Amino acid sequence: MKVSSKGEYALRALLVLGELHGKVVSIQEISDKTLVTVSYLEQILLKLKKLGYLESKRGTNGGYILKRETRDINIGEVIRVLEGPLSPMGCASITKYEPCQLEPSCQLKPLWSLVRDTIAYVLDQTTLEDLLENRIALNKGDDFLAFKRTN
Amino acid sequence: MKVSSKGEYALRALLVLGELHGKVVSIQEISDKTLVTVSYLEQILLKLKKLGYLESKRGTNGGYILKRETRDINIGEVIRVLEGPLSPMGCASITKYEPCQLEPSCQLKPLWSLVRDTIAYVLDQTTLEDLLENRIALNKGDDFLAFKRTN
DNA sequence: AAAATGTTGACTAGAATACTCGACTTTTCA
DNA sequence: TGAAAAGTCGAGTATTCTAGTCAACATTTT
Ligand code: FES
Ligand code: FES
Repeated sequence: MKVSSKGEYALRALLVLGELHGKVVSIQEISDKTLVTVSYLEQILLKLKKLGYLESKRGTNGGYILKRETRDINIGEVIRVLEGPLSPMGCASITKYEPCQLEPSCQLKPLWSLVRDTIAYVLDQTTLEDLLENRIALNKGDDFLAFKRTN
Repeated sequence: MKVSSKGEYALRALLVLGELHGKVVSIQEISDKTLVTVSYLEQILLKLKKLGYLESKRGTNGGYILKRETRDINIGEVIRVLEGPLSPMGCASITKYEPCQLEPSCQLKPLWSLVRDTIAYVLDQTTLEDLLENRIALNKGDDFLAFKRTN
């Protein structure tokens, strides 16, 4: 159930860029602050740019800059685009459903669906702004969290 | 965020054995019902035996039999032993914590912890009996689920 | 004794992950 | 105007993980 390095590093980079919102930050500087190598970041940042999260500026004093508002960057979305569906099992995925042999009578699927829903609930509800302000879902409801299944 | 085939297959096998609780079931029969190859099941069932979930009987008419009560088999536990911690990140794992470079000032850790907690809450609360009776956490509270952080 | 099972350990093919690297393009600024 | 400082792009690679296989062996039943 691990999250991959790409997703993790993308979030680290977004945090750096969010903190310096409005400023152009070079890959090198992001690398220093995230402890991710420059060459790996190249890949990740370029992808984030193509997905519309960042803008870039070339040449001397160039770098990346956050394009959207931090409150409009959804963590679930970022993780999904960088490493695929949140569901622990293809058959329970909403964004990328894949059939399963035993599906008609499967007694596990409801569990996977529930797991998917809970993860999606947490991540889709969290924005970059929330992370920057150390305001995660947990604290929103006073160490108490409730949710409804949305489908 | 996928769950591996080993965890999945182990649960399939436990469901078969739970359904036939008290009966000795051969690997072959489990294979037929789970669509997992006999040789792969060998590995998995043996592990489940060593972990105390199953007993085995050798020779003709031998096979596996569920040792514990279905209500005492915890799904979170099964997944953890078969494929490691539930946490999406080592630094947020309670069962197998691993330090993280950026940890002191990390703004992601609270998120990973929350994700871990929600997954753990769902899985640790579900038993084999729940699965057999199609009674997953979701239904326990009328499509509404609430939880507290336990640590 | 033969047949039907579980037991054990080693082994392997393939996929995925986590990167690296070199050549190129654009921009700045001395 | 040219060198240096960036980002861009496409490929390549090393390592790890996954998902399984398999053969030889041990035990039990009939
Ligand atoms: S696990 Fe996919 S349908 Fe059962
Ligand atoms: S992700 Fe582990 S401490 Fe930040």
